[in-house]
Amino acid sequence: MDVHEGKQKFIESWGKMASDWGINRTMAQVHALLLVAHEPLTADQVMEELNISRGNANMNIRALMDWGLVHKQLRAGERKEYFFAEKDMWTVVRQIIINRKKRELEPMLKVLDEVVGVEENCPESESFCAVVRDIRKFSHKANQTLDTLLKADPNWFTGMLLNTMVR
Amino acid sequence: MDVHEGKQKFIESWGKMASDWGINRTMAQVHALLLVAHEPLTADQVMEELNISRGNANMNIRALMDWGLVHKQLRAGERKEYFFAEKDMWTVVRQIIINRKKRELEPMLKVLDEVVGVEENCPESESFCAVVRDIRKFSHKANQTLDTLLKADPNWFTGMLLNTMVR
DNA sequence: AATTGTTTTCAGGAGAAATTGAAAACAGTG
DNA sequence: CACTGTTTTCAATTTCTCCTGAAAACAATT
Repeated sequence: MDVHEGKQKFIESWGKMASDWGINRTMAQVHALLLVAHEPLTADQVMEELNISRGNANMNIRALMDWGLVHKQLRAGERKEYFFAEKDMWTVVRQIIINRKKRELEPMLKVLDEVVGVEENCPESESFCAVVRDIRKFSHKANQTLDTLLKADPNWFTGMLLNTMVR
Repeated sequence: MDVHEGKQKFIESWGKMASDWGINRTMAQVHALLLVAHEPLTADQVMEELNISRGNANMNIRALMDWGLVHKQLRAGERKEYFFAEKDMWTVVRQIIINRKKRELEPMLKVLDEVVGVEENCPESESFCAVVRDIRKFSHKANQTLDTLLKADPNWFTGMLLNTMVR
C-alpha cells in the first residue's frame, strides 16, 4: 500500500469513527489530514485535499483550534496561515477528555444533583431516587477518575492502567 | 421538586447527553423512562409518556433490547408485552462498552493495522507511519484495557480505579 | 378460519445538521 | 488610502437522520 492510499483510508476511518461518537465528520477528517500531514497545511490545501468549501474548511479548522488539537503557524514574510495538528497522542486524548467532560458530562452531573433531591413520599418516588442516586454516584466517580487521569503523568495512562489491570 | 418533574428532567438530560455521544436521542429517552419507571411498561405507555409514534417506540425498544439494556416481561394470561430496563449501573456500563467497542473501536483498529503497513520510502511516508504507529499502539492498549475491565468483578470499577488513583 | 388484539415493517415526510459560496471584514503594502 | 491577498461570516441550500402512520404480519381465541 502506498502512502496516499494509506492516508485516504486513515482519514475516512477517523471521520467515520468520529461521527459515530457525535463529532462532525468533516472536522475529524480535517484533524486526520493534519495529523498525517508531513508539514503544516494552508486552508487552501485542506479544501483541495478533502474537496470541501472554504467556509467549511475555515469553520472546522477553527473548531479544532478551540479543542486544542490544531495550532496555527505564521511564517515571516507570508500572509497565509499554516495549520498543524498536535501529534502526541496523550495530549490529543487529554484535550478530547477535557472538552467532552466540560461540554457533556458535567451538565448531566448538574441535573443528577438536582433531581436526586426529589421528595420521597411514595413507592414511585422512592424507586426513582434509588436509581438516580446510583447513577449519580457512578457518574461522580467517573468524573473524578477523569480529573485524576488529566493530572497524571503523560506516560501514566499507557503505562499503569494496563499494568495494574492485566494479570 | 416532585417525582414527575424529576423524571422529566432526567429523561430530557439523558436524551441530550446521548445525542452528544452519537446515540439516538429518542432511544436514550426510552431507556431513561424505563430506568426510572417504577414497574415495567408497555409500548403504549412509552408512546404516551414520550409522545412518540408506535413505530418509533417499537424500533427503539428493540434496539435497546439488542444492546442488552432493556428486557421483555411476559405475563400469564396477557397478550401485551412489558418492558423494563436493566438497573444495575455496572451492567449498564458493561453493555454499552461491549456494544460500542464492537461497533466503533474495533473497525478503527482494523484499519490502523492495515495502514500501518504502508511502505516507508520517503520522509512523507515515514512521518505517516510514525503517527499511525503511535495511534495504533494507544488504541490497542485502550482496547485491551476495556477487555480487562469487562472481565473484572462487578464492584471493581467503582472500587479500585478510584482508590488506586486518588491520592 | 374468522375475529380481535398486538407487534413489526417501511415508504414517504419532517426536521435537524452540515455545507456552500459569495459578500464582508480584515490586514498588510506601495 | 487604495489595492490585493486572505480569512471570516452567514443566509440559502443540500444532505442526512429520524419519525410517522398505515398496512402487513403475527398470534391467541372462539
